[in-house]
Amino acid sequence: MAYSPPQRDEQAMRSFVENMARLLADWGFPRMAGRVVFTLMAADEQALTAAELAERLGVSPAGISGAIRYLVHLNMVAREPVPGSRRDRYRMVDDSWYEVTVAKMSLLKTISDAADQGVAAAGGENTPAGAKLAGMRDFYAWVQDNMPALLAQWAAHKSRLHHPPPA
Amino acid sequence: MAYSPPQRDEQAMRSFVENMARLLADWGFPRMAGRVVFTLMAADEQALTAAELAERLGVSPAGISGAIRYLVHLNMVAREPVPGSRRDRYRMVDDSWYEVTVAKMSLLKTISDAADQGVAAAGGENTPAGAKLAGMRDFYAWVQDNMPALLAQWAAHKSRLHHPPPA
DNA sequence: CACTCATTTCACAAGTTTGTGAAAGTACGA
DNA sequence: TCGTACTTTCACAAACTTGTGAAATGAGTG
Repeated sequence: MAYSPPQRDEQAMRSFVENMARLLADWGFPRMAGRVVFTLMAADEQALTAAELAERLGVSPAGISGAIRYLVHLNMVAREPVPGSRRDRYRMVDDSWYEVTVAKMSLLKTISDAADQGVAAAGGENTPAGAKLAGMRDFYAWVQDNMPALLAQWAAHKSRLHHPPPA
Repeated sequence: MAYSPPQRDEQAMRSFVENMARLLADWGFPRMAGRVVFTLMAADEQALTAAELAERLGVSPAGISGAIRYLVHLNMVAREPVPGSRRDRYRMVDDSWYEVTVAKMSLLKTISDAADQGVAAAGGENTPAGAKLAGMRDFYAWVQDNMPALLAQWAAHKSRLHHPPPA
């Protein structure tokens, strides 16, 4: 049996990109933005031009343009002007997964705040409706408050992997 | 200045329900299901019939039916047959917010697994693309692994409020 | 100064989601 | 067994999303 080195499987990559785009769509991402993100993630190059993205995905440059605008706005993708060329190149922002996740978590705060307005509308926590809504509010407020500590642990965990403590 | 007791504000409640339904829609809930959930949460009664839901929301009974089916399937709402009547009543399942949030978090595992497939398609962690995808996979796997502990803390926190330890 | 080519903008077509009205289904009460 | 009242199912209409082609924009280059 011959040794077979790890090798890039373009076809698997295509369906991977498509799968991920669908998952991200559940998180509220526009479909095309998801595709662009994972084409960048899946590229061995560190940055790609809009034309390269369009070609690899087999979609029109128009779609890429809109997706890029969205992603740059979210600070997930950085635009890198190439000196001496009209092509810009685009690359994933470092730690953007971390950031996006944190941002998504902040939705919990929004929910908690909205629930609090419901408590007020219900006439306070002593009404049956108010009590139910207050329970919901407290849960999400608590999760939101404790999430930063969890993510800080991740940062610690990661740096421990890179800089193991002396035995 | 006269004392004014807390009082239910129906108009504020209506916009609260609509707001929340929109927020839940971002989490992938069908719009109508969100409305039903918050109409139940906002009710001083513990359970409502389909007809009551339709009337309070000013929507057709048909819409309620579909939403209820969805919510019962998700185990967020329980169907309570009323003896001696053909009306069923529907109530929120206790702790369903907690459960729904846990379920949503399991999406992180899905993402992590998908990322791992991307690593394979890229030809392993030693390729540039594979390394990027592996970083993403590890982050979501870690968050997923540590989430249960966080939510367990909530359970502890809540029971502490209800049964304060002796001084 | 005009030419070239990557990118962006715009209007539209195709596909999907969402809520309704009408009709069928179901179980109680007389 | 029939009538009544609630609920569910179904097919469709309206609204929204998404991606495309074609034209406009803008930055280098001869």
